[in-house]
Amino acid sequence: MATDTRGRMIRGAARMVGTRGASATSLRELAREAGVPLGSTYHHFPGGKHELVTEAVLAQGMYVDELIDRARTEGAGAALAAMTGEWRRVLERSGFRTGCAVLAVATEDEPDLRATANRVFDSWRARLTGVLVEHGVAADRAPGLARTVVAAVEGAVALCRAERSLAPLQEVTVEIGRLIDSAIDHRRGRRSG
Amino acid sequence: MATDTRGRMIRGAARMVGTRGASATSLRELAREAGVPLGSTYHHFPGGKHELVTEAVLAQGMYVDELIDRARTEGAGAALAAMTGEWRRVLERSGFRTGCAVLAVATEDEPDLRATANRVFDSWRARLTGVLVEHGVAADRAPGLARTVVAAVEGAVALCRAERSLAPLQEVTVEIGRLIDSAIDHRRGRRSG
DNA sequence: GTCTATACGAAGATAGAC
DNA sequence: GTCTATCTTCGTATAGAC
Repeated sequence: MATDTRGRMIRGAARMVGTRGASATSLRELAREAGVPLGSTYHHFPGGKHELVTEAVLAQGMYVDELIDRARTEGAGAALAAMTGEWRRVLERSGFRTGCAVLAVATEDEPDLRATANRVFDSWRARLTGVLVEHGVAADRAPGLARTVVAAVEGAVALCRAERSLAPLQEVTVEIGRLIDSAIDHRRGRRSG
Repeated sequence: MATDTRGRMIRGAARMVGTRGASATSLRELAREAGVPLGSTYHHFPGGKHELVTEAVLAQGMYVDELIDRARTEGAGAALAAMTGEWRRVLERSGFRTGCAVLAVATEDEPDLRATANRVFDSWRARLTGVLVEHGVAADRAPGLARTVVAAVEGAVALCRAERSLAPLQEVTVEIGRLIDSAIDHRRGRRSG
């Protein structure tokens, strides 16, 4: 089915872009991996590679959005764990070769893809901000703290790939968890005292 | 002079790799920017593009190493500020187009370059660990906290590029600064109580 | 709609003239 | 030692047969 082919290509592109970056990923390889002839990719994605990579970045964004939403009621720590747990799975399954496709396009120099990455990061940040506020972080601190969470997690995934170890992600989870806890405690302290 | 040409090419490569990533940066462009004919680059760098990019990543690593060393006695916050201040300058001067060449090669899939990025990250982490311990962070916590600093700063630079704003770096500086302070306070609290 | 064949440009690398 | 010209491979994209 055409729709299935499209989805397969998008998922494959998210993985390959997260592994090699967008510019180092060829449409030929993407097509071959999905079992689609090169020429047919332009039927499914008239905009070519640009359109496919954009869809892949947005798909990765929406997937993490959903993970955050599902952990929302459990607490701020659960939202953090949802993100780090997902990246842990991706890293382990790929032997530390695959990371985040959003970070990959954010570190290249393609204006449209950069803007797409920005929308995804901002979506994560907005969701995390909501979770933090719901669980007691001051409204004026939550956006900055949420952005710090996104930055630290993305950086940790890159460090895990560099050293082929989960240690950075685990340590960042612990330290950023402490930071979130202290932001909540600080507010509670204010309320009660 | 040959040595000067080599240095010019390395500095140019660090900037271009930090802007576009290693795979999207061509040796032709690197040569043209340094005013060197393509064929001559193989005289200065017999290992070709691979050697030039490796040198560029190591140069960026050593430069930040020195920034950390110089801020060492001033305190842990000064070491953090030295890193974030440098990235702020790079981002501003390039109109948010240029980031960290080390992160760029860490997010691609070239085993040798990945290993080089790992050595650089680990050098930063080791130096930061020393600074943290010197200023009162517990020895068993400092390495993980130092890695969190590296991850958060690298992630923040990527976020700044994505949203074309210094806000992520500024907010990360504030929040990670708080985390470092609390790690120091916690130790002092233990000592005195 | 699906796929083969190909156009056209740019990449890394090298040979060899000067 | 420096640089021009070129080899080979691979990239995106498309034309057009089925």
